[in-house]
Amino acid sequence: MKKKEAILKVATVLFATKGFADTSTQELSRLTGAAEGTIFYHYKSKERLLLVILEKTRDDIVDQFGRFLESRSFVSGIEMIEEVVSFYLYLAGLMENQFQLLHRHFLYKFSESNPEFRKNLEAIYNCLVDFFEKAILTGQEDGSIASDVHPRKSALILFTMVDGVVRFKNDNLYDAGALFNELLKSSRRMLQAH
Amino acid sequence: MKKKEAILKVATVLFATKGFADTSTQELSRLTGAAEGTIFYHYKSKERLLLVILEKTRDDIVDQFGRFLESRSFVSGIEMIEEVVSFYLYLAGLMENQFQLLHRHFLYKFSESNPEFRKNLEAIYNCLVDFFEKAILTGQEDGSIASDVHPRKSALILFTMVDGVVRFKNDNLYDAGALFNELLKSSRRMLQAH
DNA sequence: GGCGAAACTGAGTGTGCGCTCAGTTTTTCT
DNA sequence: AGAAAAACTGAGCGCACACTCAGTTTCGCC
Repeated sequence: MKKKEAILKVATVLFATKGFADTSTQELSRLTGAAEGTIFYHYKSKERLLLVILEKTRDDIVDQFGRFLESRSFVSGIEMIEEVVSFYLYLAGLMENQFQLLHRHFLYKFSESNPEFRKNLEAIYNCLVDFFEKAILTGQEDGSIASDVHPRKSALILFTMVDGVVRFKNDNLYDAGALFNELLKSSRRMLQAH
Repeated sequence: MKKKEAILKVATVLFATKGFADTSTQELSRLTGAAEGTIFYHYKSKERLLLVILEKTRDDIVDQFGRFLESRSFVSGIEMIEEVVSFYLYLAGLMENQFQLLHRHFLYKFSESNPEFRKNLEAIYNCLVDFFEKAILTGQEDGSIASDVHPRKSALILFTMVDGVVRFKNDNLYDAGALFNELLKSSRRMLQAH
């Protein structure tokens, strides 16, 4: 079971950083010490290998966010927003390669023809956006978030804002740390009741 | 001069939608009616073709935003924010393929080894973020935007928020039109002075 | 019309790719 | 220990790729 895991691990990094088409099974073989045949013995094709990586990514993210929500209790909706945003950034650092992978266009190309890809991507995005929405709804109940905010749409916008900062970091365009405080302030201002 | 243009046009669409590695010069030849040799006669290599496309994209974006700013006058900074956001979404629709291209990771891969790519990408992002920043600074002068907002950092966050909505549309994840009003409301709330 | 330059052609070349398969080693279980 | 199953190997296959080049057509100008 050693080679199988090694292939998964190395492929995650390479697919995320170099891309799918630009990563050859030959390179994968060289870096893992497994023969090329071994890759195709465990995962039937390069595309199926990518699918298994995506499935694992979904499991990891759903699991991590689930445990985060269980372990915490929040004093108000607006505080919960801050904590969810912070946790998102923390997780994007912890699982850097997997978050990078989610930003790669080839996943969306495959999901056009392969419903397995789409299913997993939808599960991930629904999970993430749901947490933002849950926080907004909580805040609207306790009065800390403005009632004229559309919960789902604002959750999507908030999500894309936070995810954009992760992108800045991963693409080496801007230091995410330097934007952290301003991001929390912006989230708060965007949603807060007066 | 007919084939040269056709190659550029078709390559822009294919690189943006299918990706760089997944677009072959053979396919490019078939769709343009030009022989494969013609592609390499006009553009020395596939990579140089991509660079020329990026340069044209930079020119187009800088030109369009420049003319937008000249033709308009704004009653306040916060109004300017709304108009710049709206124009960004409008332009992303008008130049859909070029904006899609800017979201592709291979551009950032090339810019790691080829400074020409980086130069052009920086020019584009600086141009775009500068407009947001300019609007924020204007608003802070006329009092319509809160003074405790960091102009550059907030411009970056605003940019990534708007660009994220464009991504939703281009990746068919969510209808950008449905988010338009909420996006304007969010931008306003995020920056507005009280 | 003639001539040099620019545009264009497409068969050909070497290379690297994903993947197969017949065979070998390692593990598991009685 | 021995047999069956699982894991692993790597040479080899067919194919598609980016790119070349010697030759042909079209264009611009006097």
